[in-house]
Amino acid sequence: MFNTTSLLATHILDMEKLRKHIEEITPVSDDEFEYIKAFFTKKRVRKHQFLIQAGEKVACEYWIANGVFRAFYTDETGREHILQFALENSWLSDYNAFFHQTESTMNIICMEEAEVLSLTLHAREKLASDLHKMEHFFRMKVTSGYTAQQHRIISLLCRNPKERYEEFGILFPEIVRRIPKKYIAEYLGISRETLSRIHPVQRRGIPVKQ
Amino acid sequence: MFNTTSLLATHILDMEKLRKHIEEITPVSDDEFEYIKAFFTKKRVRKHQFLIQAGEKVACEYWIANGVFRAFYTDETGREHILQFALENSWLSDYNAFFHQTESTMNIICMEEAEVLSLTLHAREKLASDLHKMEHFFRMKVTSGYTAQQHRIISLLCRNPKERYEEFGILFPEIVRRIPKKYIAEYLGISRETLSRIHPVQRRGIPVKQ
DNA sequence: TCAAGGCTGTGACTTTGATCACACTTTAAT
DNA sequence: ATTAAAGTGTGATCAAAGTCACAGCCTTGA
Repeated sequence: MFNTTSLLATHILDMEKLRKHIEEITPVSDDEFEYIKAFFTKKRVRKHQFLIQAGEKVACEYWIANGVFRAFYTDETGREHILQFALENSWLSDYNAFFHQTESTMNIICMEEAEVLSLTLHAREKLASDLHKMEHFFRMKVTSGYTAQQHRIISLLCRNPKERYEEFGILFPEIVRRIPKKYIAEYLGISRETLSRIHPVQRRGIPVKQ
Repeated sequence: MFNTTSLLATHILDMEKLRKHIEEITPVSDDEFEYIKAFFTKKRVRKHQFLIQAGEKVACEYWIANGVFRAFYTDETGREHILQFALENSWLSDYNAFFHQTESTMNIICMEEAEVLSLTLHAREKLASDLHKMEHFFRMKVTSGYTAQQHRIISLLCRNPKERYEEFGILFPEIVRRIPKKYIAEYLGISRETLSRIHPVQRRGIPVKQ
């Protein structure tokens, strides 16, 4: 493994996947995509490895071809608070630090072996200014991030732990399946004990035993 | 008041202000601005008037030339939760409903007599697609909204009421001055009684009596 | 394959902030 | 100018969720 051939092969596959991802927003010609591709750099990340570490300059944002990450903030008392879980096809960085080219205040850690494509701020802004459609693409992406965060703020303001957990389960069933509950507690802003005491409403049929 | 001359006069002033606002992000030529202007419609809003009402279609977003608004969500139990205070030079709408052209889930109410410039979704997208620099402008705006919301999420996850209120006072002294505390409590996700029991740290010198 | 570490559940106790109640003050509207 | 409505402060009580402690289970990696 990790020989040139396989790396090249997955590289091509990832790039195709990125193209599909972009084309969910805007079509791109073959020539345009050849141009776009060149701005990205592939990176392989292993479990437990940091993608971004608090205190270090944030040079890139990342598009996840596959794998799982969590982005979290560590407060003064040492508690961790999760800002984002990122699965394949999502974008991720400490955007505040990235856009201002400053040191990260958050950590991003790989939770399942991953492949990502990285983009420097310079590359991103060049891409956006050279290709109007990429500017549009990035605008659409940040817009949906904005509305998703707004939703999360409403949830934090209006709902109790049980309601938040249930809503989370409906919105992100995949994450509930793949990620340890203690991290979900950190995302929802509740203690892992409280989350552990929330028991799902029993739906029709016999409980599933495996 | 409200005669043609004064309306026209303030209209011109507001448009000049909008131009300055846009030029904080990107320069625009006279011709370009003439083109941009035409997409906006001026609206005068009085205190207590709804700009957007839950359950109604959201046709526009608004740029505030002057005045103050609050955007809030009313939960099932009737409690109100504030999403945003908007002062002059800010943009505001129920963006989720606006982008999806659906009914609002939130209310936006005028708190101080205001003048706003409205933009339909169609106008906004046309502006963005006709002028690359306006696409850029909108991207920059939503990006800073995104990072601001991220900051608020961290604050809700990590900080207790006292810390949140103090941070709010540092970030938005203007709002603390102009807006009743009970609304600030609704923004911070705490009860007005708890907020009222938070007393500012006494800084050097004799307490100010007026 | 077995030891160590991470994850989860649950009981006992504590703390924080919500709620309720009421008085007082300021603001706005006629 | 006066009356109603909105906003604020504060005490008493309560409940929800946090914290601490510990036991049992899974993973995982040497």
